[in-house]
Amino acid sequence: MSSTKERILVIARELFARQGYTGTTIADIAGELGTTTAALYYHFDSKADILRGLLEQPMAVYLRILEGLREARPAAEELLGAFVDLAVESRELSVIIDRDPTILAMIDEQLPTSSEDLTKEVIIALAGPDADHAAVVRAHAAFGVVKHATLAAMAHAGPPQNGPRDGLDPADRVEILAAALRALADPGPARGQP
Amino acid sequence: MSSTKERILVIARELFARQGYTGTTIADIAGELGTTTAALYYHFDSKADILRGLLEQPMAVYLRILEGLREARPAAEELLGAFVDLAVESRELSVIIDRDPTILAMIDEQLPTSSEDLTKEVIIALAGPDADHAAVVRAHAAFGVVKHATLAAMAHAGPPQNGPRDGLDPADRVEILAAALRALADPGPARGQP
DNA sequence: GTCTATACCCGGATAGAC
DNA sequence: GTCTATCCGGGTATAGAC
Repeated sequence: MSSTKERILVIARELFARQGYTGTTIADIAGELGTTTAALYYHFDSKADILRGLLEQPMAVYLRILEGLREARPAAEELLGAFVDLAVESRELSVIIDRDPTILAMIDEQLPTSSEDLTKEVIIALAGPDADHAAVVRAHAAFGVVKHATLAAMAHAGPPQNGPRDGLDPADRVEILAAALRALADPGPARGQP
Repeated sequence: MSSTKERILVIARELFARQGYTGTTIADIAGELGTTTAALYYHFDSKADILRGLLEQPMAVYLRILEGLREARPAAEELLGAFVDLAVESRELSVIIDRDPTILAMIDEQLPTSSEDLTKEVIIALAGPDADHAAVVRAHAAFGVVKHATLAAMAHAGPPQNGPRDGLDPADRVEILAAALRALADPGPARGQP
């Protein structure tokens, strides 16, 4: 069940999350695996190839969310919820992906559209097509809530020996989603000076 | 006014923001500067030394915010506003600092307290000392709004040739702060089922 | 204050035996 | 499928002349 290839992926995910992609060496992975670096190259063509193996799944999920967004125009709550779940599923990866330029470039390189444009699509979906600048800012705010708070909530609940409970507490999910929606909400014109 | 040392810092800040710290080589900086790598070492002892020079100011600001937080217990709005301003002042740096483990380690290494503990202090200040778990999650949400939306708002307004206007649109600052406060607000018990 | 030249190391990757 | 041995490139940093 746990082929060597899968063990490598597990180890790499952990190390990448802890030390970053560039900060992790093939030797680190091999050491953790209990072999030499040469053995790794039997299973993967390159270091980047390992990263690709790690990114495959979450990237597919992400693209599927985008797709559904073009067809169905889901409600903001649904869309934000999908991103919370994505962040949960691939939480170690979120940490790496987010702002490592090396990885961003790699992703862009094997993506139909630039990741920047994809993000823009999400923002537009959240803010609405006829959104003014302020609405766009609020959409980014809501997105920020989802990304940041989800990781934070898991960091609190996860690491300690809470047994098999590993993901996000459902109550936290509700809390995060509510906060994101409040951030997104248009407060309307200033109250008191009509 | 623009000594070579200062020019190096400007160049480094730009390149670090664009390519990351580890992704930028001394040769990159020297090339942009118009000299050889050896010349750099007349002005700085090491690559890390350049980063330190860049981090000095914003780190001092950050620590000062923390200090004021221990003495005065500022309102959430004031505290969040201070972080918006910090993000604006050091926006290129925020991108690097945030999730490059190399840099996080370097910062921790020359900080009185671990940066993790410092963040915890901020969260407690936002959530209140008697906060329950949900309030902590909301505090992280508000923090996420500030960090994410501020960078996003500047990315929109900055790069195009908007002339000398370089920072954050005051209207955006208001919008971001309001969104963060909404995210932070306790919605109270569910409405409708008393 | 900047140059040329170079030392040195480390990380990714390969060759070929077992 | 893993080993030993090794290559190669690139990146930091230094020595010493100018």
